[in-house]
Amino acid sequence: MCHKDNTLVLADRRKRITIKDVAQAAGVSTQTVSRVMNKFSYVSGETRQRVEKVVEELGYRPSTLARSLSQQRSYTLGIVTFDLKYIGPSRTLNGIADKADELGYMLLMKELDNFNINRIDDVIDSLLARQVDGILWAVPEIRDNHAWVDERLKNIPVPVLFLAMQPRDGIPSVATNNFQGGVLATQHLLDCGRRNIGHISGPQGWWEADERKRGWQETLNAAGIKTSAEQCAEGNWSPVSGEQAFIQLLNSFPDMDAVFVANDQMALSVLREASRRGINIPKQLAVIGFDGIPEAAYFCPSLTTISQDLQLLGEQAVQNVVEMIQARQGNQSVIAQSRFIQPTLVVRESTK
Amino acid sequence: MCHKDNTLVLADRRKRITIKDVAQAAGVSTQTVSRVMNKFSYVSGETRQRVEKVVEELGYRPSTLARSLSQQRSYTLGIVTFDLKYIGPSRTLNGIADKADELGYMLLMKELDNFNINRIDDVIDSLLARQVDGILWAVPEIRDNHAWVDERLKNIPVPVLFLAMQPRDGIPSVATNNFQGGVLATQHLLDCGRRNIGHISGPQGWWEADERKRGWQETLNAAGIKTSAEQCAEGNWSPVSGEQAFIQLLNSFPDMDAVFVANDQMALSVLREASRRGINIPKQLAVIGFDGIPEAAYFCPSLTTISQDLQLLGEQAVQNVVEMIQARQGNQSVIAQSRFIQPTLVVRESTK
DNA sequence: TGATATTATGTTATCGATAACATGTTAGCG
DNA sequence: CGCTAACATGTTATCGATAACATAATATCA
Repeated sequence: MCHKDNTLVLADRRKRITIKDVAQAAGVSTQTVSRVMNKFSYVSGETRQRVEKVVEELGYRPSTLARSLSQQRSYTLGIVTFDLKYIGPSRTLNGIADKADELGYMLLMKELDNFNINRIDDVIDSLLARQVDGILWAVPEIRDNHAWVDERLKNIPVPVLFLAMQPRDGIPSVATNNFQGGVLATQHLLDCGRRNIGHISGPQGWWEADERKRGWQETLNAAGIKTSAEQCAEGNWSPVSGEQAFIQLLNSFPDMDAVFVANDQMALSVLREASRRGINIPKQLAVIGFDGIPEAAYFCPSLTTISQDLQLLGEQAVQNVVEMIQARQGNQSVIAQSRFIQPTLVVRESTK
Repeated sequence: MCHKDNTLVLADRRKRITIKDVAQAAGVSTQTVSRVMNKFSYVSGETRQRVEKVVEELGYRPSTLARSLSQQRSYTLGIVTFDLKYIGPSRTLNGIADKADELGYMLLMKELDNFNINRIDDVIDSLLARQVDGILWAVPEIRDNHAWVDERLKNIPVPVLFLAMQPRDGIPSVATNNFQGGVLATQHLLDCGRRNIGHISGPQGWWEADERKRGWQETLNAAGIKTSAEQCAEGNWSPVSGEQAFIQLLNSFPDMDAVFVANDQMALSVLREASRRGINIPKQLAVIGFDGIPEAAYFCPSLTTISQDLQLLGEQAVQNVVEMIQARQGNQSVIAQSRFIQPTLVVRESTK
């Protein structure tokens, strides 16, 4: 008899409770329920209460999926990342997640593991097929792996924002000012009285690595110091590559009295190899890193570094793309902006 | 006149190309287009080709969103993480992302930043509202923050798999065997001939921390060595807390000749503080960490550690939850399993 | 007091796909 | 040759919501 008893309905959890169930139970139309749920338009206090009571009793939760379909809007951001196993991208992701949450968006994540151009289309399509309102492209720029942008971007019907990409006209992006970071690092070493400043770079062709290197080079040149190939060695961000690059540099640039290492992980192995060889840091060799990982303060000696705020980077990215979404919503013209985030110098023992 | 010309249609990228557009252009019903897209059921070769050609020309991509609604299935996994800014969770996430991609699932991510119980319902509801097919709960178990499971879990209509949770009957989970890791670490120190083995633990009440500590304690007891409160200090995983705990331990347990530190980051600051105080490692004090972060090999001295395969953990988690989804799909009964992943000992200089 | 605005609610169409059912054609077989 | 199975395609209902439009009851104002 009490087939429609609420407790029984609740017990049947396999079946989703829809707006229709609520409408029926409250004796109103689905439209009225929708109005109550969205706190919008006219509903009498009495009806509202009745509906709200039923919603509560049945434990009704609207299907965002259905809403997305009918509104052509999902309140979801697509985010394409690269190699989360490194700490950098995941700090950025943290900022993205925080801000997205704050602004009421969810994240649909896709990891890109290689540079296959075909896959880029697939990834974008799979996000669009799920109606994302915007896309964050958090894949580092390496050689021409962003070349597709010129062709493809204009066919993507939602805003796309790029992280850690070289600023381009008409394309919105957010990045740490890596060049500036390279300048800061090198200038600091100069200020410490060093003149023979080497560099261990990230992989050539990787935009961020190239920018850091350029900062090093131009700062030295501006100070009237010539730079040559022997004063720079290339790593691939990993500790082991840093060790190799350092050994190479010791041979090719024996007068070196300071070295700017393109990330903290490689700098760590420089510190270690130096200690092994009895090179005193900072007396004989000053070392500065890049990134500002929390461990750097506990290396021995503690590592001077250029700290980049990746959390903020992620937050800014979300903020910007959401603004673009809203602008588009209101049919306003969207002005593509490229934003730089300034890194900061953190002085510790390795350059004292 | 050529209002329906393909190039024109393509140029109008604001409007989504739907299955209807394709059906009309190919002169078939939408159902036939659906059949072609899903390589299912009977379609004549001629019709198939015609439709495929139109699909290609118009650049049609089916809306996964609409499909999800009609199929009541989204091929999306909800994943709830905690504090991505630490490297651990993000290595797990990497494994999750890889496996999900391999199995054709996308990830809908939600970060949980505090232990607010109310928010747990919100988070789950927001995932369910988007029709996720399963949920991965990658939030560490701290005190009773998983207590909701008993009440709420049975009302969640999709499989939920827990990561790094204490195994419970009837609840599927995947975790590193932290107890076993603690045993491995402590046994290794015993094997090195140490008898006065201290411990720097993670935060009390944090399941993983407690398990590691238990491994330490029980191994010592089994070896006939008594443990007391003075032989253990508590940290909160961070380098700075590790330093404080170490200093405390040096005072409370002056005879200490070895220390098992509950993670590599805290072990790092132990190494540093020891070097500062002129304590020779490993001669006077052997140190072993936990986690196996890549930098550990480059600490000085390089750090012996218990390595856990978080990538694998993530992969296993996805594998399991997808199996549960498929079982449910086929109306098979789902057997909840708890799986442990064994950590391994990596010997380096700090315990030689 | 009648015209208009405001409030309150319902009805129908739509978002973009698939499921279930219906129908017609061809092929194979006894 | 007629019956059935396999093939090929179309029609209608449905997923769960919102948009657009329609309607009716009040309230307000000249």
